[in-house]
Amino acid sequence: MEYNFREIEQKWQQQWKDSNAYKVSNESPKPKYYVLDMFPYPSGAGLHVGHPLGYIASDIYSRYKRLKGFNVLHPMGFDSFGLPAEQYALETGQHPAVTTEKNIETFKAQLDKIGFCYDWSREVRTSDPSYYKWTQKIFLDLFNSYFCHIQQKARPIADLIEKYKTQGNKNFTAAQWNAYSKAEQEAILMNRRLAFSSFGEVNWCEALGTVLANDEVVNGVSERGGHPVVKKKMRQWYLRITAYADRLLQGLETVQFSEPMKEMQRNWIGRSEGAEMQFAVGSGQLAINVYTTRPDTIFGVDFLVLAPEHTLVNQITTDSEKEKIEEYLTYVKSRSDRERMSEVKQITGCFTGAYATNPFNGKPIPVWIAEYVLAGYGTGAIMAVPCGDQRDFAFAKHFSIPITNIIGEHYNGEDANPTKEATLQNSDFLNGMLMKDAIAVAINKIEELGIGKRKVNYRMRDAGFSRQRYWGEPFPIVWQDETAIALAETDLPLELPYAEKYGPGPEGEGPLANMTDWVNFTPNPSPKERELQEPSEDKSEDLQTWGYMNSSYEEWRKTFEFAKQNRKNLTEAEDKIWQLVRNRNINDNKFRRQHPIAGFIPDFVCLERKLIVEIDGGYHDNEEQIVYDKARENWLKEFGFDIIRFTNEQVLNDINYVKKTIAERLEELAENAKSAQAPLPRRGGGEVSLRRETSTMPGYAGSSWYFLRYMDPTNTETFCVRKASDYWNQVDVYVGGTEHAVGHLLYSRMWTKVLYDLGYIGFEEPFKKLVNQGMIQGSSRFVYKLAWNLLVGDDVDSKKLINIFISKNFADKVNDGDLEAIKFLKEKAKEVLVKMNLSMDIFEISLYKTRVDVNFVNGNELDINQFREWRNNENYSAEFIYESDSKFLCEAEVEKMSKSKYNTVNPDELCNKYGADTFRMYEMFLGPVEQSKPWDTKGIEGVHRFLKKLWRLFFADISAVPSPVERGRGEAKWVDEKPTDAEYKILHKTIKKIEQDTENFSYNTAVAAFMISVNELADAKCYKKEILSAVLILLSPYAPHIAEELWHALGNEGSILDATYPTLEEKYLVEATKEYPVSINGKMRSAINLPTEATEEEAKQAVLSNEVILKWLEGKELKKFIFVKGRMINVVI
RNA sequence: GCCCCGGUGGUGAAAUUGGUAGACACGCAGGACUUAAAAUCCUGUUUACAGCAAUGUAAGUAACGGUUCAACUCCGUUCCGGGGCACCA
Repeated sequence: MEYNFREIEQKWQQQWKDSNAYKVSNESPKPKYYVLDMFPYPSGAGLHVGHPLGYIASDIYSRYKRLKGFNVLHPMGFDSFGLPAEQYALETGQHPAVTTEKNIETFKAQLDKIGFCYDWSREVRTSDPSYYKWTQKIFLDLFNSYFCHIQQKARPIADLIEKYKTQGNKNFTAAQWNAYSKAEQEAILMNRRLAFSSFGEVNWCEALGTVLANDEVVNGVSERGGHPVVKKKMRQWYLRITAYADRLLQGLETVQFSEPMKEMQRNWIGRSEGAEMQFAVGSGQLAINVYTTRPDTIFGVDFLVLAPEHTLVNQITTDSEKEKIEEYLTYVKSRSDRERMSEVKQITGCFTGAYATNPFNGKPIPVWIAEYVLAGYGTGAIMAVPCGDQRDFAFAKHFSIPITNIIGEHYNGEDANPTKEATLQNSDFLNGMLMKDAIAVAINKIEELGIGKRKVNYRMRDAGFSRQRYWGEPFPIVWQDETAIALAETDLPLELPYAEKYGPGPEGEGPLANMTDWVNFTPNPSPKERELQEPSEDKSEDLQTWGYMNSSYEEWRKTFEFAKQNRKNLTEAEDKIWQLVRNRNINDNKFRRQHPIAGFIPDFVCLERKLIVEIDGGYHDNEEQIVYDKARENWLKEFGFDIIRFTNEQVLNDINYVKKTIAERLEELAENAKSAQAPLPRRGGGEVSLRRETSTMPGYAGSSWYFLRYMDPTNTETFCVRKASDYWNQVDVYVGGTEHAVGHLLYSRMWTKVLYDLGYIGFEEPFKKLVNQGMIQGSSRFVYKLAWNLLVGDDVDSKKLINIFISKNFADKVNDGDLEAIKFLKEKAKEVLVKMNLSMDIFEISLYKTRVDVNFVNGNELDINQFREWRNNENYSAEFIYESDSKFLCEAEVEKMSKSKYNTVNPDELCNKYGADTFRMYEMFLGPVEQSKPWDTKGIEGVHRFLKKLWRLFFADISAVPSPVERGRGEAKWVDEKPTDAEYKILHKTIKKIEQDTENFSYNTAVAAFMISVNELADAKCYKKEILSAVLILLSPYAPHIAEELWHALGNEGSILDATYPTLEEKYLVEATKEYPVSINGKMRSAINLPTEATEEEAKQAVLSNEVILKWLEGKELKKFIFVKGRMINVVI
């Protein structure tokens, strides 16, 4: 029997699928374990070998934990909103929803091929309305919350409003607050909301009419097209992540992230302590507020620098400098933040003509602007101390600004010295103090003088949360002039409207702005909006305002609350009716669902025909409900509404009857004069102009909370029921790349903290442990093609490629100017010339480097035949110049893996060729999970050989059996005998190593351990069932298919997925002796065998009687004898 | 520029975290089986020098310097590669 991996893998994948082997329950007596991968963006290029690296690692861990007796949650989903799909839509006109769906199908098929143990019933897709409904809902929670500085947590904004109403705050009294207009109040509240709107700068490209990402801007122009890009202020949404800065820092102490990862987050948050202080400018009406972490250097301030965007720039610039400043501002506008910070060689800046005054010694200080000061950090203004700060120093030198030395000999005039250890000089009251001690003294003085205060500052800025794009979550926000109004939760999901065109909207708005029907929206007067509007004393106005209400506000409120309490989520029957009537399905009559009328919320209503359709759920049997229903019916009838009631059973059993009834009644009503149209909800453009928010949420919105949705993926009442999140709790192991170190990980940590504060979940950190997988880079291959310049008459023709390819080493010679090689190629080229019947001469030959598909290359050797056939036989008739050993070699370079570089390797092909088990183990064998490395397929044979060798422990190798008769029988090799101690030792050594390595995610060494183990078992000719079964269990997380197959071949019951992990028994591993390496002066010279329990004295005696050592000791004196028990011996002479 | 990571044979890498540098593989070379190929198995494989050989000596973990009985591992400086730097995901 042969190792037929294709058959085996297909069989078990099907079987696992059919038996729901990977389905996980939220209820189990076992302890829980949550293993999560960072979900992929389903790109059009499909899965490449880089994706599975982390997935395989987490899959192995999940399977391992399952064997160890845990109830393991291991889900997968798709981060399916994003720019590439939109870009693709722009180019091809295909709707992102369509391409995304297609890509996801491809991804899933590819993932399944590798045999992952995902519970697909829990799949999430961020672009699915049933998912982003909850992203929007959480956004509303953020919008409706503020950060309470006293409790250091998020609280409902209603609490703050209540406080303002009754107590006011330090800026206004309660009476003042209450007198503010709605818009004024909202503007104030906006300063506290966790999701808030404000103006911010974006990269604006006029020519493309769109906003660009930083990496789409290169040297001040757009990457595509090279059009100029400038900064533009736009209304943007933000998340107030800075409010959580301290808690995000503290939280790092409670999680198991790698130290560098924590360091990166700390640096990103960039907490610093210092002081903010004012420098009066000119005659003293204006003051520049600077932030500094080094107030001790205040007497070394030689100039101030403002960010070019600083609001004071215009006001302080003197007339004589106006022109230069304007010029400089134009220049800066074209520069990205990154460029501004990175180019250190190029020092730019401009003097404003203004002078500020040093508040301590009255010294006038010139005020400059320069691009190296960023508006977004601190106050956007710095005090420059050239003797202590390198950038200030370079600036001072460049513009010949005199430098004050306050640190004496610590400053050498050549470089700045940022020390805190120097003793201050030229520093008035700080003279003689150590700088680090002077910091506090200076701050105290600043506060005492009232010119500033102690201040904690963060480098981190509030997170920009809007994108001028189409393919993202729409904001559940409408604008009434400058006031943002949140939609009601009942209006969610606010679905992304279908787009025909994806181009940018006017004024840099997103594509949604082009959909005027959608943008100028009809306010379904939601209860939420009603709540926002205070009722007036004048009841007649109420009538107008509320449209359908003729009772008092209080009465409306009461009935509304009751209705709200009784409102249920869509039942099956309701859904059936909704599908029946929606979209003007019945004779073009528009129905609305749960549209409030006079405080009541009927199930379905057609306002144009004044027809209400109700379903009687079980709760209608309730006595109180019956009374309520009656009252409601009477009331609504008074308004001229007609009501049809169906029972649940009617709807579920006879939908045709329901349809017929509704259709008939509608027809009757159409003829009936009395059923004049009910007032429709107000439209925009009238008295109240409402406009939807047209930007969408960024990619990280959906990914900030997806780990919660997996716990309770189909819940329609809430994003994740508390019971589920309490059970699964934190993600125990989160696997993903370092490229998300600061973005995604910080955002999801913040969201988790907010949800915790608001009481939705019971834990504050989403990820208990983080494992970083390295990046698999592409290893691109290049070939050299010959090119010539011909002489046409006396002129040199332009360079043309000819169909001759040159192997790498030969090409290197040519490039190094090897005359022989060049001559050889010239001859070759002449032959071609002759063949082409050209009478011209060759002026010059050269080599042209071009990409080849890495899949045609084994190591560096090109498969000529595949290459010839590539791209429609493009190189079919090409000639090849080989190496001396008749191989054709390619040049290699490491780059990012990408389709356009022809360096992607598709896992499907490898799975087809070698099987998923081989592929899984090979990816792990490649190196440590967390290490980045270029992909290389060439070692995969070795792993495949290992699995075949494993197979031969179970079945005889038929190729070794000469006669067909013998092949037919006796293939199985295993025996049911008691293993020897030596065999147990092999097993338990393996158990120990595999368990350790699996726990530590050291999978490359685990694979090596399996190889060693199988080699040893083969050498020992051990075919004992007991040993083999245990090895299979150990192996099953790594190579599940072959393990399951052989597990059953051995006759074991049940799936190996649920087998019991073998227990390590140390007794088999005990050694009687240990071979100690003996070094002399740290260099290994010999080895001696000692009993494991040997003491230092015994060791010394043994060493001193060792021949080799004695030879080394000859004539020398033993200075020291070092004995590390169980490790080594070192003799110092 | 700033923050983080990495650099070990021809190649991917290993090294119990300061204790025998190169496990396990790939590749290569030689051999066995075979008419042959594939498959499989065996032997060798850091470099230099010496030796028929077992082996020995020296050097060696990007470069230089330091700490230590002992450094791939810790510290300092430099070089090179990768990731991130807020609208790629």
